[in-house]
Amino acid sequence: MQRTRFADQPCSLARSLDAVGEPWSFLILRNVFYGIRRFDPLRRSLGISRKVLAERLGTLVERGILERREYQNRPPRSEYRLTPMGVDLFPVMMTLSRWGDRWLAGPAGTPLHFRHRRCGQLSPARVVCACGEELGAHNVQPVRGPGAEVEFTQAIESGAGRQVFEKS
Amino acid sequence: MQRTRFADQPCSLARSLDAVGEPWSFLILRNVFYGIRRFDPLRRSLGISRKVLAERLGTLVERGILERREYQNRPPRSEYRLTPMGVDLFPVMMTLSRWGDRWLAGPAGTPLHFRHRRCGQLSPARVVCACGEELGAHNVQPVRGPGAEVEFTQAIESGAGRQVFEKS
DNA sequence: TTGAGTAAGTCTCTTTACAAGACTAAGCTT
DNA sequence: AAGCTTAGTCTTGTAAAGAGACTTACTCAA
Repeated sequence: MQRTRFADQPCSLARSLDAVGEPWSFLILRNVFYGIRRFDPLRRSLGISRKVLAERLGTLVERGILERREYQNRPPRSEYRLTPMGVDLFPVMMTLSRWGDRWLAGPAGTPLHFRHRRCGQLSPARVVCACGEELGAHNVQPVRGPGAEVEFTQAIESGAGRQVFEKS
Repeated sequence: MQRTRFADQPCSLARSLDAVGEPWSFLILRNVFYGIRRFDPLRRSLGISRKVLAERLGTLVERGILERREYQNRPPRSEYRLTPMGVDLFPVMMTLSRWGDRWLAGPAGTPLHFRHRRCGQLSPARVVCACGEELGAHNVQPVRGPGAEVEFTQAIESGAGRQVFEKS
């Protein structure tokens, strides 16, 4: 049997994982963010097999996250660039990276900071509400939206769901 | 050969992916966040095979993201709760979910909102700097931190890296 | 006290996906 | 013409996912 598709679930997290959750996808995107946009430099910098890199680049293009551009045609050579959809993944990568900084960095410390160009701070990215307050599991509640499906959310809303986000 | 380990890379994104990037891990954590904490309810709500669920719960416990607690001992029954490390993943899940809302929701709209309890807003989580400004690929620059390894960051800093975060 | 039910797994089998590396194609360089 | 570079495709062996049967240990109803 093939790997379960998450894309059909009425849950944006599941759909996102289906789009970029395969092994390597995030690391490929990381390197494209860092300016490595061509097949061989990507392969060398990642240590990924040619086959898997070709597959991943293909599906990321197919899904509209990367765009393939020919930068010369004799011989045909192409590079991969982020679409707006791909660029919009950067904040996600910053928060995931920030989590790793906090919990997995070890004694050597953070390998890589992100500097905000305008203010110059090496501040950790924070996830906040429009009101400015930091958001976390303790002060957030899931609410059914227009695209919800009843069967899916009822597990959350009934029974076990009553204890949603209760402090553990 | 087994799947490539990302945990040894001097990159918090790679390490994070190694910790929670396997298929199902995020969806299991999502349901635990929603209050579904026991084996069978998790299995039913996810449609995951028993084998894979047992494996994932085991590694998430091993890595300190979930904690297994016996809530009775005759017969022994246990549930899985988030550790502080696990709770801290929630902002990551919100931003990834938010990306899916924006790019993958389709005409039906957002399946699930998150409401900030204090101010009541259904605001999308924003990723911001300490100075309050929103962070994205366009206004952020990677900077080597104390835990960096030269070989790893030189690809970023030289050659291709000169065009880091250039608008595509 | 037998039989059904439940919770939490373990085990087996089949299919799929990943890793490594050989091979290919098209043009460029010396 | 031989060798190099870029961008792949193809082949082969291993590891992991999916489906579902089986196990263990206890509860409850008849």
